[in-house]
This record gives sequence, C-alpha cells and structure tokens, in this order.
Amino acid sequence: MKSLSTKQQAILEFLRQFIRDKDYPPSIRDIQLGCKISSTSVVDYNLKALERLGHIRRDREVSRAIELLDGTGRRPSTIPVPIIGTIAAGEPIPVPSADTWSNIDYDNVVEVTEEMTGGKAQVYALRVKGDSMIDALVNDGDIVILEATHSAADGEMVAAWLKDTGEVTLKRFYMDGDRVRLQPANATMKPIFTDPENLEIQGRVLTTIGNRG
Amino acid sequence: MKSLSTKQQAILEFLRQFIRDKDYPPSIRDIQLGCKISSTSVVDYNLKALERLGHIRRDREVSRAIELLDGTGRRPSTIPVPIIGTIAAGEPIPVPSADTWSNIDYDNVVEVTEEMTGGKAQVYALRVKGDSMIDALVNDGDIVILEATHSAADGEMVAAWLKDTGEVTLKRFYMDGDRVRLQPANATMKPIFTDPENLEIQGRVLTTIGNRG
DNA sequence: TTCTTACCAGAACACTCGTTCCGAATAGAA
DNA sequence: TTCTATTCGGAACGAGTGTTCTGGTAAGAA
Repeated sequence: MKSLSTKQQAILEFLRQFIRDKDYPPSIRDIQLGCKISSTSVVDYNLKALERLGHIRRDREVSRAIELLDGTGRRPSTIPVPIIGTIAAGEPIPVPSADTWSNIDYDNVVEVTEEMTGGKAQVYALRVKGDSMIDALVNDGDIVILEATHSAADGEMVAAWLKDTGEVTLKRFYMDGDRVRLQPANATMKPIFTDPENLEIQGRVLTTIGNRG
Repeated sequence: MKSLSTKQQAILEFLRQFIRDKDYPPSIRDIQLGCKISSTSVVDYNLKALERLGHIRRDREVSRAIELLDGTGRRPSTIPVPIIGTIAAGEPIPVPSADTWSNIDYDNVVEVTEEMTGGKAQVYALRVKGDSMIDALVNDGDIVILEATHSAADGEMVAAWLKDTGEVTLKRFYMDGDRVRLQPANATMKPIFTDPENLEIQGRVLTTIGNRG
C-alpha cells in the first residue's frame, strides 16, 4: 500500500482534530486554512487520493460530507454515571431507583466512555469508603461502576451482601456445587464460601477507577 | 422548563438519526425534507428554539454546524491516551517520545475524560501485565494512566525504577530525611526505603482503570 | 531531448446553504 | 372584538462550498 505524503497525513490529522473539536467535519476551505494549503484544488486532489486509499469517504456535492473511516472520527460519547452513594464493608449499598437515571444529579456523576460500561443500561457508581475493599483492589476514594442486577454468571465480579455477617463485599462469583465461592481479585487472598441463601447480589462490577493524583 | 413541540422533537430525532447514519450533520434543507417541513425558515425558527432551550449548539453562518448537546451529547471532551506498552515488575516501562503524541496509533488508545488526566499534557497509558502490581491495587490487564515526568512531590504515586533490584514499581513517594520511602497503596503492606540515587522516577500515576467485566 | 506521471496554483463556475424579509394563519388574553 | 405572541409559508439574497478548467513545476523513464 502506498504511503501517505506529509500533506495527506496533515489533512488526516486536521480532520481528526476538527471533528473531535467541533463535532462536524470541516469544509474544503477549512482544511485549506488549517493545513496551510495554497489552493482548494490541492485539497480536493489530496482528498480524492485519501478516498482512493480508503481513509475517508466523501459524499459528492455535499458540503462537509467527509467521513473518517478509521474509527477515530466519532468522538466517543461519554455517559454520565450517577454516583448514588458510598460503598463500605459494614453498610448496605444504596439501591438505584428508576428515578436514578431519569433525573440525574449532574453534580454527582462520573463521566465514562461507553467502553467502560460495556453499553449496559442501568449503570451507577459508588464511591469506596475506607480500606475494607482492598482485597478487591480498590482503595478509599476510588469509584466502582456497577450494573444494577440481582444475578451473576460464573466469574463475574459482583457487589454482594452477606446476610449473616451484615457486610457488603466485592468479589468474583463462582458456583461451587451447591455453595457459592466468592473469590477476591487479589489472588493471594482467600475466597469465602457461603450458602446461596446467605447471598444477595446487588450489582455487577463493570469497572473500577482509582484516582491516584 | 418549556416542553418541545412535536415538530421540535421530530427535528431532534432526525438529527440523531442523520448523524448516526452519515457521521455529519444535516443541512437545513436536509431537515426540511426529512421532517416534511414546508419551509427552511420554519426549520431555522425551530432550530433557534432548540438552541435557546439548550438542546443543540450551532455555529452561525457555517453549513451543517449543528451539534447535539443532549442524549448522546452534553459530553465533556475525551482525550485519546496512547497505550504505549505494558508494565510489569521485572522490566523497564516504555518511555514515551515526542512522537508518541504527535503520531497517535488509534488502534491502541484508551479514551478518558479530562477529569481523569487532570488536564495534564504528556499523558500516556500502560497495560498492567501480571499480578506483581497488586500492592498498588492494580491487577493483570488493568490500565495505568501516567504523566511523563522525572520528579515527584511528597505523596504522589509514581512509577519508579529501582536500579539495585532492576524492578519497576508503583508506589507513593515520600522523602524521609535523606532517604526515600515508597509506600504501597495497600496500607497493610510494608513500605520500601531506598536511596534517592537508586531511584529513577519514570512517571506520575494519575488514574488507574480496572476492567472487571 | 520528449513523454509521462504526480502534484500544485489560481481562478472561475454553479450549486448549496444559512439567513432574512414579508406576510399570514392561529391561539390566547384583555 | 382587538392586541399580542407564536408558528408557519414562500421567496429571495449573498456568502459558503464543491468542483472543474487551465496552466505550471518537478521528477523520472524512454
């Protein structure tokens, strides 16, 4: 495959930047100015080359109809995930209601990419309080992103409420015969075995975010 | 808040559909046709209303310069952070070059919000390999976001190279007299004391992201 | 040399597109 | 009723914009 000239690379980079910035593609003359190209025909010439090489797609005769084909064009949309409370060992975690997502408190959200939520709905976040979740590799102040659910498949990390001890914990869920094994993310720590009846799954952990600033 | 007329709702829906479909916004006349509106001035009128109500943003005098602000929209800008390699105990971490940010490999990035990078420049990411970083509360496969720097202030978490043992580690940095104390994020684990000469700071940890799907 | 190919400069053309103006219909309040 | 605000139709203006035409430059092959 033919390699791109510096001018073509500059145009591609400018396209990415412009779209990321303004959410709509530039016109030919925007590119001309942005890349310091002397003529619109040169821009057109190079755009045609880029189109032939498969880097962009253009709708003829339509202004600003340039589409990037290498996946970098669309600014990845972020999703506001409401932080509805804290999670700590000794207290039950807050339960999200339908209202949680229809009426988001924008002062208490964490914006994440769809990549982090896996495209799931009913996603909420909790702030970790205290050091008790260290076996799940989350620290005081970290944020845990959860999907609201009451069931889990083997190997998924869940927020679970243990009725007997009155504690909430973040562990990986496994069925072991008729018992449940809760495995800490930290492999050096021991799992918990318990009866399914003793367990109340309150959410599935999608992502953890630790701010170490 | 004033509710939207059916025409305005139709326009919003058409905008979403069009952008999702073509990756660039429609022109006024595209909207006119798509929503079966009789005149461009009516489209303009309703777009102005939508802008006043905060649903869209428009750049005047520029064709197709309509940006959706809600739904998929009021999104804070995300930044592509290049993942330039892996981090493991026994090997030095890759060093970012100037080229790292000027020529981003879009197949190997993680998109994060500015909130997570703290607005810093020269931010890069590493994927954690193995379980050796567990005392920093990051697991195999997690992503660590770093700022390229060679110095650190007390209490900051750094990626440091220990010359004597030939190992890299993620710890909080403290000056303790003329010695350096490296404190694991996991408070139950013991700190390392070492000579400043033995230490090479390779980056400052901004955020950790753990995917527990 | 001559021919070919790739790339560029400038200008012009025709269509696209945002904007605006004038007027009308409609609805609600006074 | 009359007044006012809102919404709409139709048309036109002018700037924005993609395209094309003509010609030029540079490099390489025949």
